[in-house]
Amino acid sequence: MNYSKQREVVLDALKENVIHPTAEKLYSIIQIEYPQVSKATLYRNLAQLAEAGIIKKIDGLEPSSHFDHNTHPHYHFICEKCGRVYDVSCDVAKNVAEKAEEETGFKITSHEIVFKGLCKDCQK
Amino acid sequence: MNYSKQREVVLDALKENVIHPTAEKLYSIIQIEYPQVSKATLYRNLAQLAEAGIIKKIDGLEPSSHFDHNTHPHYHFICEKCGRVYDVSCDVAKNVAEKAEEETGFKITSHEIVFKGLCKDCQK
DNA sequence: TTTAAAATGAGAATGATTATCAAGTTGAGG
DNA sequence: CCTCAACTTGATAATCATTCTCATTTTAAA
Repeated sequence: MNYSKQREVVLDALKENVIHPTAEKLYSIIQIEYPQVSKATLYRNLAQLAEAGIIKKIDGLEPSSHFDHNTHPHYHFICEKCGRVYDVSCDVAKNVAEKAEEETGFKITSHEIVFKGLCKDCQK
Repeated sequence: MNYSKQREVVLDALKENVIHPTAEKLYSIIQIEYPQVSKATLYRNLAQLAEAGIIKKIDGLEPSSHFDHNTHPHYHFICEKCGRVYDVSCDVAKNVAEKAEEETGFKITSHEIVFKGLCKDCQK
């Protein structure tokens, strides 16, 4: 990855805004001081920085939502090779919500765990 | 919620396809037998069914991704009132990935937990 | 029945993100 | 310090998922 002023600006903006901004939010922040930085450059750099492990992209099953007829509480696993979505029993993380409530003092009404990796078929 | 044939079709299609389909996937499945069901109706019904708790929408922080300069492993909490995103220490779910690997036999390379509820400020 | 609320289809509109491409920048090797 | 290929950029078009609009149709309670 070569140096570029724009990438530096993007990374600095993210460092200075610990509020987990969206790309759009970040764009408007950057625009104030560096109006010449284009949206394409911003998205490109966010992707590159995330790819390099310098920043982290927080998301679920984007870009599109998945639907589930099973409303019993359970988690999900997405295979990064075949893209299939599997169910994971909620036994793997007992009392997470309770522990998180304790730790944070927030009122937790729901939570979601998404695992990613290789399913059995794709490990072969 | 009044009865409608289209909603019945959507729900049946979801029941018969335990593969956690996306809305688009579901649309193409439904099109085969019920080509008159429009995309708007599908999306509307998915939202309504999810709202009523009959089905479940699986997603993260949609519709837009958030970015985080902190790459240390940690989870997130989104306040449903103010929309702010907070960090949650990974202590709340020790060894989840290991337990999930054991249970599923899948190779897990990453996972993400998103809690939702009310933050301290918004509980007041 | 009557009728108001709920639901629909078709397509336009939106929002987030990615792709395209010509032009400018970077940096390793000579 | 040149050169040149690889890397980046800005501007904008394109795409993808989803939501909105609105005129028409259906549902169900009185």
